[in-house]
Amino acid sequence: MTQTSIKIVVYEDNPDLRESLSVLLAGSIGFELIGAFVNCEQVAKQIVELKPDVVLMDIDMPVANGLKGLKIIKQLAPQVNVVMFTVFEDNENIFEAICSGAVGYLLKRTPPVKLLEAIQDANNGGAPMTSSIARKVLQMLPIQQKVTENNDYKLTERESEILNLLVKGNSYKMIADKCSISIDTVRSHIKKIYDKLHVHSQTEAVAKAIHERIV
Amino acid sequence: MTQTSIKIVVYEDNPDLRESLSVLLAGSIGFELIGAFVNCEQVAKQIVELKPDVVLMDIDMPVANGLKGLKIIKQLAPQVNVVMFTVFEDNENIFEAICSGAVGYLLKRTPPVKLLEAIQDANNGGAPMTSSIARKVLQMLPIQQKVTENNDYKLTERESEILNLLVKGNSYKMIADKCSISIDTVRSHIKKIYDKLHVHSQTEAVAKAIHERIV
DNA sequence: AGTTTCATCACCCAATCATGTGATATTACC
DNA sequence: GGTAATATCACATGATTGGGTGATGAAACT
Repeated sequence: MTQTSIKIVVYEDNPDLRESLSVLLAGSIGFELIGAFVNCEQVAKQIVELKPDVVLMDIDMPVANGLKGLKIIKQLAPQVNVVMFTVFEDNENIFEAICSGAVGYLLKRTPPVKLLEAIQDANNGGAPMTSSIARKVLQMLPIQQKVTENNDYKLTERESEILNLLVKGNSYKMIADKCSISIDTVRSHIKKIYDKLHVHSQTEAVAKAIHERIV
Repeated sequence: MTQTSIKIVVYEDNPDLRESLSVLLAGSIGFELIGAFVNCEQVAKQIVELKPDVVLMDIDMPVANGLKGLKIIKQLAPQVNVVMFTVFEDNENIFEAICSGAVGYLLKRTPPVKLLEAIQDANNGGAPMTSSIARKVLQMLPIQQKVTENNDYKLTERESEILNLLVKGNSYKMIADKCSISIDTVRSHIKKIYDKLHVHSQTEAVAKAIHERIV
């Protein structure tokens, strides 16, 4: 593979850490640090001008933090691979970062070698993250819960079917048609569904169904 | 940490690889191979009897493959950490494995040291996977689209507020109370919300609201 | 000063929904 | 053979919702 260096921009408010990263990247073949900034205030301009391949982004920074910066980058230049780089491993930030399009999530205690590896991974279309963060990401997958914490409302097959149709926005009449049963039967089923879910309206049933992945 | 060895069961049809794994695990402190089988035919019985901490599971096996085995394990003993172990990196299998509750996904070309590390991670509540697989997992996250395919229905503040209350199962009357406005005003807002979301019922609005964002 | 947007309220009418009560047929299980 | 669970249908009644039409005041912008 004849490839030019990976162009990297760093956002990090701690001067020492910023310096360490500069030294590390400068001393490593295949990596080129093309910018290092204390916060994301100028992120739009910087990204457009510098056109990095990978951005290493601290989260906790004064004035303009990393999540804000991430979002701006993803709007302006979605092809840039942004790797979050932080001391904290809290669900909220991970979730928001992932949702906003970060490809990786590393902790600051990551050893230098792994850090370089991660940058390479990110540049090659991977999503570097620690296994503990990966686990948190898996838990965000709605399908996961569908299988594990399965619905214990003990809906019958028919009831599940009808609840599904409800969630998709069908009226009683439409459901009756699609199931080839009378509207009164639909009513009867829905009454039982409400009983089992402990709700008293379509809206509640639908919200509950979606949130608890019954559907 | 004074911890006993991690108890491992391996499912792998290739005798050579199975042997290599046995040797590797036997020679590593903190790991104990308590079973190795050619396929998942007897998985239920084996898991119940052996009570492993971690299962290393090949996918492609004759007779009873790893995905089937995974599902059985997750039903019988959901606390067991199953790491898939395969040559292929195709989306379909990854997706199914993750959805079925696998915590890790490793390729057979993983070096032994990393393999041991991954088993430890899995045992400690992590989700070991290569960064390329992590990327594929991220792409499964529906929330991803939340930002990319930005859904700006341009609801006003009041409309968002009311939609939120709707999603939580409030009736028009309850919303009127909570917002201290007349029920007719609530109707008026909701009519506008339906217009903007292109829906014609609470149910549809709620489903759309939950699936696409806002709430 | 004129226009647009927003939040508010009112009235009407038809459609839909929530709830109750009760009936019948099928299947499965003891 | 009896019981329980399920799926089916019917009738009734009152509440809620969806859609239409229109009005008023306040704020924002031109």
